[in-house]
Amino acid sequence: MRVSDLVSQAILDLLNRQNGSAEIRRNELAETLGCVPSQINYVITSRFTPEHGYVVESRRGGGGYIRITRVRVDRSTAVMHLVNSVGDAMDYPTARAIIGNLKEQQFIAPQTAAVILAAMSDRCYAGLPASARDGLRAALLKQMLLHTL
Amino acid sequence: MRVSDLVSQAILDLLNRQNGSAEIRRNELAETLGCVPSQINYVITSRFTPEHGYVVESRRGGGGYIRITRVRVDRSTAVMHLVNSVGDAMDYPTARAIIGNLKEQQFIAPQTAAVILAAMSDRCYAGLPASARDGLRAALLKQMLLHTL
DNA sequence: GAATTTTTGACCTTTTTTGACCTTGACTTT
DNA sequence: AAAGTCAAGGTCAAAAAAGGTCAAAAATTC
Repeated sequence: MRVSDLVSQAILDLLNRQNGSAEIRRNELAETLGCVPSQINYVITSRFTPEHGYVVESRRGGGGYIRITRVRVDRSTAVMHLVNSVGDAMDYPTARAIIGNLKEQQFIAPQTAAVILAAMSDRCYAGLPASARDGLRAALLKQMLLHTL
Repeated sequence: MRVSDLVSQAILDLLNRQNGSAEIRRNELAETLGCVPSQINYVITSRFTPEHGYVVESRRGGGGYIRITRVRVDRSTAVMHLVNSVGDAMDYPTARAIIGNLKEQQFIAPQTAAVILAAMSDRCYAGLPASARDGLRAALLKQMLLHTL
């Protein structure tokens, strides 16, 4: 079994045992699994992505941690579907449509919708080449949508 | 639990018990919490800043003290003030402090806070040079905050 | 055998903890 | 009043404690 599978399995175990949320110490986990710490990052960035339905938060420094949360699939199905369909580029009109839809269906609060839409505005990307904007918009939208779950 | 969390908790307790204002003796508090005195300063400068919504006053010498006061202003004033104080660069820790405070004071809903915070995350700016990130973060934060009004 | 995925390790950034040394203010003594 | 003493709090930098990044090497997959 590959190291990455071990790591992945360990995280999945934790998630299952603690109904969908796991907080790990990177170095500690790496130690118990006998791998280098950065392997943990690799596994997280390759298998616990927004597309896979996970939210990852972390802090450095003393007492630091990495928290991985699996988003539950109930109302979330709609959101997850959207997140998966976003891809790696997103233009403003499409974003507006998506957000409007979510609000329409009351999956996100009006304030949330307004805030997300604000982040999609070209106003935020002044100075950036058009090419870069759509990529950022996609990343931001996915990240934000997942955090509404 | 980190020492800094203990200190922070102790101060928060005092603030709550005395509706928003606490006066402490640095050495005494350090003594009861079993930490070095300068740890108190660390916690205050890192977590009881203006961004977090606190005013701190102190006096040295015999009978010295440190007084921490939670400031309360109305919502739009607070938001406008913040928007104005955000320059053209914003780092993640500061953004976290600002958003945390807004949520704390119930100026923005938890979902809104989570969404904005998600947009501040470095995870959204993968591949971009560090220099560009802080500028984007500032633009996004301002834009989003304004849209909560 | 080219392309993709995995593994590693060297190096970086952030956050916390601690302690040595500094400054200030109130009170006492000359 | 000036000087001295002691009781606070303040500063700063080093060390420690985490996690993050990136690119080269190795292994797999097609």
